[in-house]
Amino acid sequence: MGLAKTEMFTDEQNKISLFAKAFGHPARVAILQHLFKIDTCICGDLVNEIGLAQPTISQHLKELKNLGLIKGNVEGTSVCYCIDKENWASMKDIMTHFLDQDISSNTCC
Amino acid sequence: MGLAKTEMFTDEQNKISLFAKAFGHPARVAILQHLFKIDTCICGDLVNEIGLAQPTISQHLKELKNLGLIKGNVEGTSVCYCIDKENWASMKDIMTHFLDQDISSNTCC
DNA sequence: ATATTATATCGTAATATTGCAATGAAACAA
DNA sequence: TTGTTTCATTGCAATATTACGATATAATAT
Repeated sequence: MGLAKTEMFTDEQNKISLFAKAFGHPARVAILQHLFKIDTCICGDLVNEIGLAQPTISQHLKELKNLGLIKGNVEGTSVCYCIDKENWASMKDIMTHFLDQDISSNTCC
Repeated sequence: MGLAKTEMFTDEQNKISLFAKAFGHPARVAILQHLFKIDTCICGDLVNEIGLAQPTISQHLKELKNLGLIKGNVEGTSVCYCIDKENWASMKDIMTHFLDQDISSNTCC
């Protein structure tokens, strides 16, 4: 199949998995880390920074943009990409809530 | 392709993406949440709880186990799965460090 | 106008993921 | 022994993801 049956899960579970999927490729992790580091950024930068071809980077950027984690402003011939801080913060809330689940008493293993 | 070029990324970036990929499916998110909730668990429980076939659940459990996030003890004919607390904690550190990156001054967008 | 630069999109090949029926294996029950 | 229960594994079909060459687009420079 290759198709997740999203309808049988909660909105929260689907949201978590969508964000997680975005972080599920090291190139996208690297892109986000770089955007955090330099705060102002153009795509060409990323093609040099990360060792992937331009169309590949563009594709990864598109996924992050569709999720709302980054936004891009056209500046002349280049595009200025940066973190969408509001959306990043709300994503962080959701993910942190998931990661912080309480590890209660161990009745088993 | 469908194959990530992991050799061009840092260990940290690859680790983050591997954990994220594990959370990149709502069924695995649901499995983990359920394991947190009831603390003691057998696989059959999960097949009822989540609406997927037994082999599918078993496969998801295997992935989580390979990553070290859960562990399973055989108990008679059933298997008791639970969160591996130590590994969960160290995964949480890595992910939190990534999510908590500082959003410094906005010089751009 | 023409060239250049920067990025996006299209098309496609290679590989990965998801889901499940069928089957296997292991512990227990009768 | 012969089921029965519980979970794992195999095999496979459907779909998704990744990567990139080729090409398009859009702004600017000459």
